[in-house]
Amino acid sequence: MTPVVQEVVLLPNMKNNAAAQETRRKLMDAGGEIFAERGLYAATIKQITDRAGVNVAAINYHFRDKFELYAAVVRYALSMTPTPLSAPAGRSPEERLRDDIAFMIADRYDPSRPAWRSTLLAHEFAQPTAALEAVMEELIRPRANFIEDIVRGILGPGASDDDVVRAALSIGGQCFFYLYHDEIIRRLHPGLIHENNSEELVSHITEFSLAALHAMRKRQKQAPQRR
Amino acid sequence: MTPVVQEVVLLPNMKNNAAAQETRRKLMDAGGEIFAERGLYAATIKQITDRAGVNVAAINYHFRDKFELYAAVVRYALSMTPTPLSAPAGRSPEERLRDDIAFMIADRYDPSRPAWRSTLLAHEFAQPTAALEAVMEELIRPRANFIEDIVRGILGPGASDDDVVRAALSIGGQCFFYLYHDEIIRRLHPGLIHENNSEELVSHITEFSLAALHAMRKRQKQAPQRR
Amino acid sequence: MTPVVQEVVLLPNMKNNAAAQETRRKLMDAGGEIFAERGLYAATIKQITDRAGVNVAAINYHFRDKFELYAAVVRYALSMTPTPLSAPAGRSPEERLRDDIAFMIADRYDPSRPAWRSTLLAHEFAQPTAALEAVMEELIRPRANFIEDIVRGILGPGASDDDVVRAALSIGGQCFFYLYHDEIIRRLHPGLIHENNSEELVSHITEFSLAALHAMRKRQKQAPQRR
Amino acid sequence: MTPVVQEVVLLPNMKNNAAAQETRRKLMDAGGEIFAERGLYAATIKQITDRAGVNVAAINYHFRDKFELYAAVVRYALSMTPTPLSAPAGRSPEERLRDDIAFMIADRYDPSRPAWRSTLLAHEFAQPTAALEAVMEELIRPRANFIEDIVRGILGPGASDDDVVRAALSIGGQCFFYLYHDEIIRRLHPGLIHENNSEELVSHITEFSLAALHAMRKRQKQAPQRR
DNA sequence: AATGAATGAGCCTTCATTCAT
DNA sequence: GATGAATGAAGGCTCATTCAT
Repeated sequence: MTPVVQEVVLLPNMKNNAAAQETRRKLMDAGGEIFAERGLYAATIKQITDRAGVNVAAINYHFRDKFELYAAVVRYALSMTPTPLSAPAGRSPEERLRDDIAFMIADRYDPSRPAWRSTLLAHEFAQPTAALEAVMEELIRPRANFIEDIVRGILGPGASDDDVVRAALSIGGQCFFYLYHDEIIRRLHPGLIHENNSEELVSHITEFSLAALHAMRKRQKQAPQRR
Repeated sequence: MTPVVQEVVLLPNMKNNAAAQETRRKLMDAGGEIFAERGLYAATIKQITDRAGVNVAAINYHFRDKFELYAAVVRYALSMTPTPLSAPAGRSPEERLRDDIAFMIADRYDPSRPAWRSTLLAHEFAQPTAALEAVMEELIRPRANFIEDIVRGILGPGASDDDVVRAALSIGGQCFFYLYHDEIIRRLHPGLIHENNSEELVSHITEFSLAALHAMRKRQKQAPQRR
Repeated sequence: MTPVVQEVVLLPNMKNNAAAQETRRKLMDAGGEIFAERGLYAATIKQITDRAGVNVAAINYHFRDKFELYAAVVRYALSMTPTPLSAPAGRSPEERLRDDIAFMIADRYDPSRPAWRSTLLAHEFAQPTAALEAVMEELIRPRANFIEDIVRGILGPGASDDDVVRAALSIGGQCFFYLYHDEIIRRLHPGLIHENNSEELVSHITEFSLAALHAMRKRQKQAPQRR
Repeated sequence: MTPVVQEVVLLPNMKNNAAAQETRRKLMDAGGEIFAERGLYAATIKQITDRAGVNVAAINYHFRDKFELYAAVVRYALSMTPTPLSAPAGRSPEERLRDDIAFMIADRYDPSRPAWRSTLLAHEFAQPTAALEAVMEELIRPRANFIEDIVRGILGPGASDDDVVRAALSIGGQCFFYLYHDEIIRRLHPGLIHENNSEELVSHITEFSLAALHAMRKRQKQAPQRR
């Protein structure tokens, strides 16, 4: 699992100065926070530049306009959200599923990464912009493929593509809920999520999903003609 | 299952005329569409009043301001989204689970109800306003309670509250994904959701979840001391 | 000679109210002054709305934006600048030429019409916008055609089209200089133009031009084969 | 006829290097084009520095600010527009008039001189800045004086000053129209001006004007008491 | 001598709201 | 009950200018 390298898209006649990169980073950090707090449209560039400690015109200079800044912030968030690329040899599908779920949950609450990432993406999911394309291709689809591989490993070759996809979506849906809608969960059950029980959470999702997958597999064997 | 009665909150010096009610309704219908398309902050009252075919000042007259209109639209959406309140006697928990999932999916794509409801709520989940409170109390919490009851019925009295809640969230998460994020699913797998396979979808979620619940129950029996 | 009727172009859902028309007129009067003083790009809408005594947003409401206001002001200026349409029967071409030159000069300094008209058009000539099209079709071309008719009447049927056009441009050029560049003339000869000598000015241009035309005609007769 | 020597005004602490002079010249060339295309206020220094291929800060360094650059460009245009200073001995006033008109028209379309000169001056005439003073003193007044001399030579000593001035303005007005408003002429008569007929144009203006002048002279003799 | 970066001021425009009818 | 008109506030963006290197 390696982080995506963030490609810095530079406007014409702009040198890749260290100072300029620092300003860009400050703007993207501040933009991440503000866009997550308020959304693309309710956020104002003044709020962002104030928090970044720079002048409003800096956005025009470094990103052309508010929307380009937003797109850069989304890419920035993606660059800080690693996708699983490989697994140690010898891990069973079951172990890889647990690893992956644990990985996503851990990343979500990783204190070394900005907490605004999931909120920002939640906005993007509710109100897609052009940036959703990048989110799909760099984050969602790799993860979906990864889970589908695991599912296919567990269900075996007898499973139909639709079965694989639906099972993967059932797993992904559970994770998605915790990753992007923990506000709802907190309102429903204030004490459920806290910093010391992510282990139990991961175990629950893993076991819930594995039990379902194993049952699907067993049912296929009993009715192999069904497809 | 009966729809929540929509309480019409009338501003002072406002007569409850039929004509006025008609204008209110047109504004809420148009507001539902526009707020769903653009979100609360990107939507403008002019877009709404244009689509409703009324004057801008009508919003002030009928709803005081844009935010009150939005709140009214959310309540309007809730009033059109029935919650399961009771089930026929004699249905097993398993049957009730399937009924409920089928019910939610059917309601989501019910052509007699406006399609903007889920998009509007998706916005509200990503960027909560004061209206989220009503959404929680009138839509989410009743449904969560309903599912938790079913889960408790299946897991039996030996299940811990946390187990029940987590299992219910696993089921709810799957449904939530299909109800409020079908855009993502469509982008991932364009052909997966179509009008003639909601039956298969319901079956999948139901069987996936039941298999998991039954496995949880069996494990509890084997390790009853665990809690 | 009848003034062009000013067609009021109204934006959607805008009634042709008397009060609204008054505001429109105030904005166009102020816009005429400011645009003439500063030009389209150096003028600010705040200067205009301040002088008009209305709010900045009124421009958006009545004219959509600054450029539409400018175009309306140009049309407004055209509507206040009558074009010669007919001449009393029995006037000789020579008399009609004098009448027309006198008419243009008189209109230029007519105290009952805003003085900013010519300055505004001078800007438009130096830096054409889309409005120049209207200026050409409604002001310049009718006047050019009129003068060409007179010239043709004097030169007779033996004159080539190019001769007619060039002669008309020689006359028009003289008038244009006085109409739109009196600033230059004043700087060159401060005392030349004053309110009591427009008669002499008209006489000079008329006689200068007629002498030239008559000489052209005589030369044609001497060399009729030339064409 | 010798071009006015362009005095290079150097800001303090600026060395008169060849490289610096090259940058100054590039900025003035680019500025001439852009200022002519857009006018002083619509032109931006970024457009100019981009076209010049230098950094924005160069304008501040070489010209202090945008307005000083504009003034320098106007002076630059003047320095490239020669004024008639003397005529070969033995030329009659009639011949000198033709020479001068031919000279102005030829200079206007001289491919070895930038075409933006007349457009730039047309802007300056419509919207005078402090630079107009220089234009008047270095370009317009010398030329006016020159033409007035010729006119006085033709009209003879009996002509009043006002007659001389008005006649000179009639000639200058015709030239001015062709020199600074050929856009209008092209719109009126698209085919009239082309590269191969400037001879006919010069002949027309010359003969038109001479005929008028000769008639004026004859009339004076007939009515010598008039003054 | 030149440049990349940064900034404050100001402009156009939009928007929600209110007023008068 | 509804509407056209008007308005203050604020937002995004641009621009000329300056700073530090």
